[in-house]
Amino acid sequence: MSAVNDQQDIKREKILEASYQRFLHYGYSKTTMNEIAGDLSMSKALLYYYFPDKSELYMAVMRKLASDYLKQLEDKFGHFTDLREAFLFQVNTHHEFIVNNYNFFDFFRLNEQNLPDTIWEIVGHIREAEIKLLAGAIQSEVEKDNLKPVANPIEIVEVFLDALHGIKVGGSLSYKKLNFPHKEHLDEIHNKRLLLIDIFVKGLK
Amino acid sequence: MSAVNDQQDIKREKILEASYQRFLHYGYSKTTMNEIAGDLSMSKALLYYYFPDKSELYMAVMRKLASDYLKQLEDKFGHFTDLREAFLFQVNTHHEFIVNNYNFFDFFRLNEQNLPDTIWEIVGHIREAEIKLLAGAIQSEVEKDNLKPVANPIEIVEVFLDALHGIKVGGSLSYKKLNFPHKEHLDEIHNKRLLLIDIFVKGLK
DNA sequence: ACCTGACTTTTTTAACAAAACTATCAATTT
DNA sequence: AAATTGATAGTTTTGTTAAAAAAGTCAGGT
Repeated sequence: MSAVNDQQDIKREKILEASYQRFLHYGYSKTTMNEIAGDLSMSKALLYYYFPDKSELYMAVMRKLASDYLKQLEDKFGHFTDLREAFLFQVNTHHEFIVNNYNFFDFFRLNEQNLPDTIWEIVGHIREAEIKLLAGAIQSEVEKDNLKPVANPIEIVEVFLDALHGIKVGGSLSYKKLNFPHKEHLDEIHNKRLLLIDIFVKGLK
Repeated sequence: MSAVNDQQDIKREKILEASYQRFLHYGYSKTTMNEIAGDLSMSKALLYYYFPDKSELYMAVMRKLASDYLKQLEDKFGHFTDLREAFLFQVNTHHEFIVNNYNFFDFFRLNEQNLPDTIWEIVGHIREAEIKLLAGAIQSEVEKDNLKPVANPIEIVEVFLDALHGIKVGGSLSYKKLNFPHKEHLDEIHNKRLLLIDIFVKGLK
């Protein structure tokens, strides 16, 4: 890796950081490329030198967020004393992630119907990683004889994640039936998820 | 009840039935009052003689659907041998209801942001009734000593319903397709729900 | 290779008229 | 008096267009 490319990577990082702040604060559609460029005291054209378009820039930021989020999970997984602890950490970390970046995700709310495929690749990637970690946790518990043997850990984790998702989108809260919950509901969602964990983990024993 | 009012009620029923067919086939916004009137060979003005406005007409139809649906549930509840059976019946009946009337609910998707309060009263009423029935089933099992005593059956049922919803809308398959799953996925969804019921019921024991 | 000002193209917004539809009502029939 | 309608008033949706704003491009400078 040459010094030139190091410099390039540093600049890319700066752009990602500035973009993240704008997206987080104002949302996708109320952030202009000119504003991002202005924050960095560079020309808009330079942004297009580093990123092909606005949407790719947004998704690059999102990939970074996803990567940080997954690293947070991966660092901790493998060191849990029981399954409940693992599930709890997943739910809490996820909750924190959503709360901290809530406004960033207004991109989802605006385009709701047809989002670019790349977005779903990222979401899918996160989900796959989560499934792997949680299924691993189950497997590990089975091997420690804390859990009865289970036919298909992945299927169970999928049901668990879907259930968590359902607590986000369905039910009494999202009467304003959007794909994404309102901020005031996040804590209530979190509490329900904790209850689900208790029942679910006990049901697996 | 006089003969005149009987006649009136019959006509109201006819209007509800014709409206239901239109709403089911074309959705709310693509159904005009003229078309409904035309189907019944009556003038549009007469519709307004029987119902105050289009939205009230729609909601009258919806109330009827909700009532039929709940009766279906209530007839069966109280006669289950165990909790699993009750949960299963709820799942199957609800699914059937949604699938059969899928197009009718276009109204929800179109107005998404701000639906009339009356709609949410109806939806809330359905949900409350479901919660009551399922919570009752739990309570009944507790009293039969098939289930350990439980702090808040209602909260548990809410989580259960949300989880079911999540298995329908979320997850690996229809992350893109926001609202309803494809037919190919119905079996997978059903299997996941069975799995959830098993884990959930066991977790409550 | 990195960067910009000026430029072109696309998208959003606002204004407004035409069309479609909801809703009302005086008049008419039963 | 209750049921019904044609005509019409009022409102929402749709289509059109022009201006503004923002995305995206490029020739040329460092």
